[in-house]
Amino acid sequence: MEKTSQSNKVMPYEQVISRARDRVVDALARNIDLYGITLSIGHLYGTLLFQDKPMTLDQMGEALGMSKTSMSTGVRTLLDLNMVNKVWMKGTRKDHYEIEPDWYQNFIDYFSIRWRKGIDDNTQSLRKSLQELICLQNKEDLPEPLREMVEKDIEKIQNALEYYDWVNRLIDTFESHEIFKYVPKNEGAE
Amino acid sequence: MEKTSQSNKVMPYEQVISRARDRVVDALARNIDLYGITLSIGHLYGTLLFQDKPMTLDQMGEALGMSKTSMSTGVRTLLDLNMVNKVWMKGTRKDHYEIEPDWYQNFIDYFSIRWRKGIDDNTQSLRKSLQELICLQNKEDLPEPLREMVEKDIEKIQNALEYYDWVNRLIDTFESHEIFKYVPKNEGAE
DNA sequence: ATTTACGTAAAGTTTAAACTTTACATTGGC
DNA sequence: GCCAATGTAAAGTTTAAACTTTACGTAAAT
Repeated sequence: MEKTSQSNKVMPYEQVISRARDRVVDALARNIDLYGITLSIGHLYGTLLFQDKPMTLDQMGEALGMSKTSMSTGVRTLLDLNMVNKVWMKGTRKDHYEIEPDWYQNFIDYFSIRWRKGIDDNTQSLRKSLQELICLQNKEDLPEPLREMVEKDIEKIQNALEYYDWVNRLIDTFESHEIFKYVPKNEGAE
Repeated sequence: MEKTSQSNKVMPYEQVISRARDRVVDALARNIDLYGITLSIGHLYGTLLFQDKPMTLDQMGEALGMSKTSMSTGVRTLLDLNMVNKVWMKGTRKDHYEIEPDWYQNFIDYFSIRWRKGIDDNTQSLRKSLQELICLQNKEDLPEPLREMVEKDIEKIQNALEYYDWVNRLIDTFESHEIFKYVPKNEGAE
């Protein structure tokens, strides 16, 4: 029986807790790339999650064994996604950060911030190209094979614009919380 | 007036088309990281988008100036997300790939595949830790400060499980296309 | 006003991801 | 059966991302 497997040894209560936490934090960090966040920033997020008090950069650095600068940039990333909040604490000059506990809102914010931005960028390019192609379509002397290409491209672009419009409207229902009318929050959750 | 700005020169029709396409492909590639896909694979996707015929690995490699192996792994990634389809063509041994044109389904598949997997992984870890903590909670001799920690952790975990259950149900409405009842597909799309 | 502490920018280093080259296993054609 | 062609694994290289160290601007405290 190796020393990592302590199933039939009595484990100190503190250790049970810390192992239970670590398992959750590791899983969280492994999958947080869905939010476009890196593994180690995910660990930072997990660390903050089980810390009941707001933490300073120094405390985070110590907890993760990483530099203060890394904590600074990491916390900035989480801040940009509204996954942590900056809290002011009297009696000290240090910045303090705590987790944003509303995971539903995290989800919504992620789409409001990241997806909305990507969609806007794509939509802008699509519109510009669409305009140029329509302009081309109106040329009398456009050779037939090219005309066919242009028409196909226009259809594809309109297709894409339609899709992005849909995603935008979907995100609207997130932001307005209308989505919870269709998919209610709690229902036999464990 | 530098040579990139040809606004008042007459531009060949072919060039207008290819520029319009390139703009769209670049935007697409820039933002495809939302799907957890890398920039250059995004370019591959865009290339396939405006190619009306299914392409071989060699054709892709030539079009992007990259190695065949890169195309192989890139196309595999897109295949895993159902963003491209493998099509069989008679008269040749080469594999051919074409884009999956249904962007709505792409969106749905992305969540079915990537998010579902992440959620399952997290849920499993959460359940395991939850069980251990509940077990700990039942110990008579658990010191008070630890008991308080355990209770807080349990609450957080239950909170998370509830959230993941919600996301799962949300993805259910995607997969069943029920979402289109709430957010209809086309509505004043351009 | 000066000093000290804090957060972050800049530069430098390390680590990991992306990509290429080479080699190999598999499958279809003769 | 053998040969040629195709797709991918393995190893090697390059490029980019993550992280650290150092240095600096800013603002609170004395």
